[in-house]
Amino acid sequence: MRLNEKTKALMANKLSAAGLRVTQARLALAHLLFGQGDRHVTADALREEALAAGLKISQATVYNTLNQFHAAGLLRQVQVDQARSYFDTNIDTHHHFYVEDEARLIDIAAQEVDVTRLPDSPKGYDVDRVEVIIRLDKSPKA
Amino acid sequence: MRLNEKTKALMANKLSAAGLRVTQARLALAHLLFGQGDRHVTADALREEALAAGLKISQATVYNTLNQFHAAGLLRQVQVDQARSYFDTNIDTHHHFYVEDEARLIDIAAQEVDVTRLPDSPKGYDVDRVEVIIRLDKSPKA
DNA sequence: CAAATGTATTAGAATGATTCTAAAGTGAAT
DNA sequence: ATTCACTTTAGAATCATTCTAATACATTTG
Repeated sequence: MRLNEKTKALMANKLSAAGLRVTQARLALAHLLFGQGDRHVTADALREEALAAGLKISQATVYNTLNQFHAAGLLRQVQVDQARSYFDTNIDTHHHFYVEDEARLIDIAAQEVDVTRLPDSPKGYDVDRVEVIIRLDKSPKA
Repeated sequence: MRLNEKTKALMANKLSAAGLRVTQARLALAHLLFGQGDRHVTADALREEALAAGLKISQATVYNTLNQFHAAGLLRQVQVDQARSYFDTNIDTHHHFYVEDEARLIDIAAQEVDVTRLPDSPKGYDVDRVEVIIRLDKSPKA
C-alpha cells in the first residue's frame, strides 16, 4: 500500500490529535477509513480491504483499532443489525437508511430529518444521542 | 407452571390467529411474554424466566419460538446493542429509550415523538419502518 | 544513537449469542 | 390407533468479537 506523503501527514495528525500513538497499522487503517469520504465498514470488510491493499494486518488489530478509533471519537458505531457492528466515518450528527436485504447503510444528513418533539428523559438520565433509522425494503416490481 | 384457563384460551387463540400450531412450549412462552403487559426480553432472560417458572424447555426452543413469534408478527425485534437481540411484545408503532449502562429498553409511545420531515427513500426502496432510539446516560451526580 | 520502557500487534484460544443437525416427541387428520 | 408433518431437543457448529501472553515497535532516556 502506498500512502502519499500528504495523506500520511494528515492521518498522523488526526491520530495525534485524538491522543493515539502513530503506528503503521493505525496509519494504514486510517488511510483506508478516512481517505475516501464517508464510509460504513464492518470489521471484516475492513480486514479484507486491508489485505487486498497488500497490508499485513491481523483481524485482532483491525478490531482493536476500530475500537480505539471509536473510543477516541474518530468513528461512530452503528447498531442496526444484530449480526455485526458498523463503523461510520461520519461523526457529525446524522441519521441512516438501512437496507436490510443488502446489509447496507446510507447516511441521512441531520437537516433532512426534523424531530420536533421528544419526551422528557426518565429522571436521573440524560440524552446521549437521538438516532433515527429508516429501514428500507426493495420496492415490489411494479 | 399454571396457566389459568382463560389466559390459556387467549394465548391459544393468539397463536392460531398467527398461523402457528398450538403447542405446550408456545403456549407457555406466550403466557410469559404476553401475560403481563409490554415487555422487552432477551432470549437468555426468557429462558431463565421459563426455568424459574418450572418449565422444562431448551434454549433452542426459546430461540425458535422467539423467531417464529417475530416472523408471525407477534413480536418486534429491537437492535440497540450489538451483543444481543431484544424482543418487544409491543408491536404497535412506537420508539425507545435505551439505557446503555443497564442494557435496558423503555418504550416511548408514538405520540410522544414528532418526526415531521423525512427524506425521500432512494429510488427502488420503500420505507419499512422508522425507528427513533434515544440513548441515555446516567446523569452526573449533581 | 543504543538501551530501556511502555504501548502495539499478533496468532491462536476463548467467549457468547445464535443457528444448525438429526433424532425423538407431539398435534392433527384420518 | 396410525400416519404424517411439524416441534422440540441436546449438543455440535458457526460467527463476530474479545482475550491472552508472547513478540515487535515507538518513544524516551542516558
